[in-house]
Amino acid sequence: MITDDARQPERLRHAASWLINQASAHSHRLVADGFAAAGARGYHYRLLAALEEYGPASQADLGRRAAIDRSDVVAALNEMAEGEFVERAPDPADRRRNIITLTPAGRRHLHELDRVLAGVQDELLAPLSAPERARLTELLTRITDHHARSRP
Amino acid sequence: MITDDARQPERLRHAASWLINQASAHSHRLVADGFAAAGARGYHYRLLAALEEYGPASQADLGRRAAIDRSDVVAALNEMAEGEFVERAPDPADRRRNIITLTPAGRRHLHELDRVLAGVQDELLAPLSAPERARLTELLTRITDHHARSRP
DNA sequence: GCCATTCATTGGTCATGCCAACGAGTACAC
DNA sequence: GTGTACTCGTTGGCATGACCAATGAATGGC
Repeated sequence: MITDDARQPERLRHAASWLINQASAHSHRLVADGFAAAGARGYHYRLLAALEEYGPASQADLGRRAAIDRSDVVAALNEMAEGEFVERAPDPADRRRNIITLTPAGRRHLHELDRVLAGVQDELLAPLSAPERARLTELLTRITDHHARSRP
Repeated sequence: MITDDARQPERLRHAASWLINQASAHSHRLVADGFAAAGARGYHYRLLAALEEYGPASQADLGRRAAIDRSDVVAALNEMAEGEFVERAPDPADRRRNIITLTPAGRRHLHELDRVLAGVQDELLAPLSAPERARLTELLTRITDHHARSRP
């Protein structure tokens, strides 16, 4: 993000899509930096979180829960299997599937990333009070829910 | 975005950074599709908007106003110069610089993109009332301003 | 006159979100 | 049962956005 001193065009400053993108870019930079320091990236966190909350699952299920394309799940799991954060085992009941399991190391890794994310969150939302944060969360939830429902 | 029926992990559903990213992804998809149909992409719109609001400028200035890296400004201007939306002329007063000017075709193109963006905006914010949209804009503005100021 | 800085440009990198196609496997209809 | 439609993992590709480093030309401050 290169903002410097110059003011942005007015039409951009008031466009919600621009603001959301700007906020997302800030957020993304903070998260990516924090995760990179821990040797991870966004996809890893999402997959680990889905694994801890729902237990072992197939790659396709993981992708659906973490909102990641099947093909990208493969790559992320390869990376995480190298660090022994997850285990891939064939599903005896359905030989198309792999069952992915979180290892203890993976759980520790996830909790580390949880801490990173909490710190980033605080930094990102620094200018907002607690009620304002809640309001923002609520508005954004309405938007994402609306668009998630309206998509196959 | 692959959301389908599956619920996302709770820690994601309540994290502001996740929500912002989700909203940004929706917004980005809508905007990119709309712009692509008009033969443009985000960088083009930002540069055209900066040009119309502030008049002819050097590429470096454009980059600062549109928050785009200098090197990416080059590529985007190349693409737009092909469509004759902008003109590159050397600055006689400073021979390092190019002066970029919006052509009439560029202005028409910009206004077309304005209409596209307005439509997308409406779709994106569909679930929110007018006061809610204003509130969201205000909160996001506070966040982006905060982080823009805190960066060199 | 020198030195730091700015400018446009080239040429990379990375993450994210997609899509298409493949072979293997499964499920359902008939 | 057989065939058709679907699912799964995987490979490989693409576009966008946001960066970074380095280079040569030009400028400006000192």
